Amino acid sequence: MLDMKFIRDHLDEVEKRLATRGGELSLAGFRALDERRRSLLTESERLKALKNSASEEIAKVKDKSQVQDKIVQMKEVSQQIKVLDDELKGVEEELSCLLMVLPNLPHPSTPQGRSEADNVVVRTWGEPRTFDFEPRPHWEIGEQLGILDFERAAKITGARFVLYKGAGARLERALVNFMLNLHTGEHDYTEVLPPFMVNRASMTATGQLPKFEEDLFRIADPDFLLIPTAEVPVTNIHRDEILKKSDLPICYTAYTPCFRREAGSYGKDTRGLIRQHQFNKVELVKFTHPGCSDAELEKLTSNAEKVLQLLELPYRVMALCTGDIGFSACRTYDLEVWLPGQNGYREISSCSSFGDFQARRAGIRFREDEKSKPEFVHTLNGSGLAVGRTVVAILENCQQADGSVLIPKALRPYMGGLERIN
RNA sequence: GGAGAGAUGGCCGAGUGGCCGAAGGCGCUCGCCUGCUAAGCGAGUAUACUGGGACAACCGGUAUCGAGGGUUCGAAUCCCUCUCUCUCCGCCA
Repeated sequence: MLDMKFIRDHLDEVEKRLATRGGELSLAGFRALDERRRSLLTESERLKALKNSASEEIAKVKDKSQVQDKIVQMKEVSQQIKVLDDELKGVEEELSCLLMVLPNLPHPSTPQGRSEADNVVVRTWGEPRTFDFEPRPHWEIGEQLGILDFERAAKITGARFVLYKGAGARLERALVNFMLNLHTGEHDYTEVLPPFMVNRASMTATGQLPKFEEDLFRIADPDFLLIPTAEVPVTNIHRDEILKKSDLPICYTAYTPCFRREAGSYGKDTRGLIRQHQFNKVELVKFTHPGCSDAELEKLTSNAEKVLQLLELPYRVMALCTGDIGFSACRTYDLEVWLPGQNGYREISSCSSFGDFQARRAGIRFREDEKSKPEFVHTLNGSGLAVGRTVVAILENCQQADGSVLIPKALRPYMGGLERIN
């Protein structure tokens, strides 16, 4: 959520900066609504002050019959207040609806652009391997090795689900452990294991609601939603809290499954593990001082990169452009891993800074000094990494001519010493 | 699922219609005192919105005692609904 006062004072600038994201967007109506709100508020509060002072006088008088006309008068005032407050409530609801669907302002460092095609390569790491045979896509490798079973998963549940078996299941689990150990052991994150379903307040705080409900799976009876990323429960750990400045930055890492409807992606990535309704992810989340978020984003990104480096998987880092960053983000680096089966780079991690956008929605604050007013922290998060896609990368990059897959050295201790899946 | 109890400021805890943004204690901050430490003394210690002011200090108003509604001139206090927590029983990984 953007700061209402900031919008009020910089209406044109806000409109212009939001326009760089593309799409239709108008702040017409905001100003009128905002002014209406304040005039209603002023009048309502004036009457409340009147009522309060009159009530005080009435309280002092023993014989209420002496103040009977005042009581009658105040009854009338109460009615007026009620009318004003009803309208005010409506106006505030409209205003808040408007505010809640407004995306974050892009960071000045975010490259201008309209789409994915305008993203900027920041750096690349590793050399894509050259094959002396035609590299196969991971689903072929996985099915042939008997470690991925899409057909049975479709029977059990439906399309876009997978059943891991044997070394495949072990590989997934090994990756989770490997990543968590790395981030807790080397990168100083605190491990958390949050709920996998959350309430609406949590989804709203991080920005999934109200705008993107169609992307989420919902539980019918208690009105809970399945998390599309650990970002949601983990960021909400500190919702409505004032954090100690000396505790910042607070860094959490969490393994969770993620659930996504993938509405509107029919026909995209229909085969394989790339786009599933349920996938595992190890997430990195930070709460930082506003002055540190830029540096912390670099650090967080490098923490995610470290996973790929240790697994010896070639990748590149992309700076997403204004047209491609997410709703809540002000800047984002995507990590794209090389996939021989697709002969291209594919997103395996997305590392974003949200500035104070989520913190304002979630009410996460800190105090600069003992006496100063609370300010919003900055929140950041990134995948470290998407586990299913990491399996894809390993299967495709480490495949051998005979159909077997060499397990990256760093992972072997987590695989009970297994060197090769065949 | 059944029966009961409860939700007050950073924490504990008082408060059953007005003088309560809220006693008291703890904690914390600043100052004083004490030749270390401990104790003691004094002052301060919520947030949001809003008006004024230099969108500074500061001054004023309003709201907030789990959430929402109601009764009343007036609600932390009375009524209704909801949420959450706890205890006991049942069930269960």
